[in-house]
Amino acid sequence: MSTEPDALFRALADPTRRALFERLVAGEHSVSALAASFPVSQPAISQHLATLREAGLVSVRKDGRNAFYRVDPKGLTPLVNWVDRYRSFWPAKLDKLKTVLRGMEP
Amino acid sequence: MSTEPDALFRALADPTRRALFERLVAGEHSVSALAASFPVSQPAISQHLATLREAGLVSVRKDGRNAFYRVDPKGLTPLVNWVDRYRSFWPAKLDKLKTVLRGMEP
DNA sequence: CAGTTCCATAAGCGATCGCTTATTGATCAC
DNA sequence: GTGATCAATAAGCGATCGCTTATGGAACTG
Repeated sequence: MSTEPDALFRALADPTRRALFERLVAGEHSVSALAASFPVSQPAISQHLATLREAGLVSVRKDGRNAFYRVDPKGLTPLVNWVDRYRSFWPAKLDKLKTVLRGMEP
Repeated sequence: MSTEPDALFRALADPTRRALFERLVAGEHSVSALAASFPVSQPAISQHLATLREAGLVSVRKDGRNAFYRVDPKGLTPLVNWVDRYRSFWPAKLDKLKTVLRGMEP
């Protein structure tokens, strides 16, 4: 259960990979669709997606010759756990976060 | 106010820098004290601390020939804000976090 | 079937990273 | 003053990174 944030931080350190991740948050996309909307080549996209997948941030669904990537819901939890250890050092955002959490409370 | 997580993610991508940060969470330390407890040279420590400082994660207090580094309380907020945008994708940790937050509530 | 599209992998290139040793400036101890 | 200690910077080296083009396998299209 030891949070393993190393691959996670390395995966998120690249702005293109973060943008890919943010794009996939909106829903699954094929590699070609992603490659069409990013200013890098298709192999670059595939390599970034492989890095994100190895970090546990995304998962793949193969359908015919297409590969659809989506966000893995559990992918960010090691990062959340890591940040959580230093919660006392970001008190400025606590109120906002508490408000948000209270809003989703039954 | 635009969350600027780029330097932050890059700074945290290195395990030695994360270990330095975690060490500084316990309290301020001089460069020589940090260099004594890490298996790298003093210049390497200074370089890592410079990266952490440029990312806003730590601050320096100079006293004579010593330089004492400490965690900057606001340093992690861009990371928290970034993660916060994808809150719906880590529901597994919400309960735990809510419990923690409720515990610090008056 | 041939031709095309989708995706992953390989190979290589320049840039960056993390580290080292060497050095310098500044401060303290004597 | 001299010598020692602290910390930052410079220079350089191997490893890794992000990207490219080239290629190959698999699957749809006609």
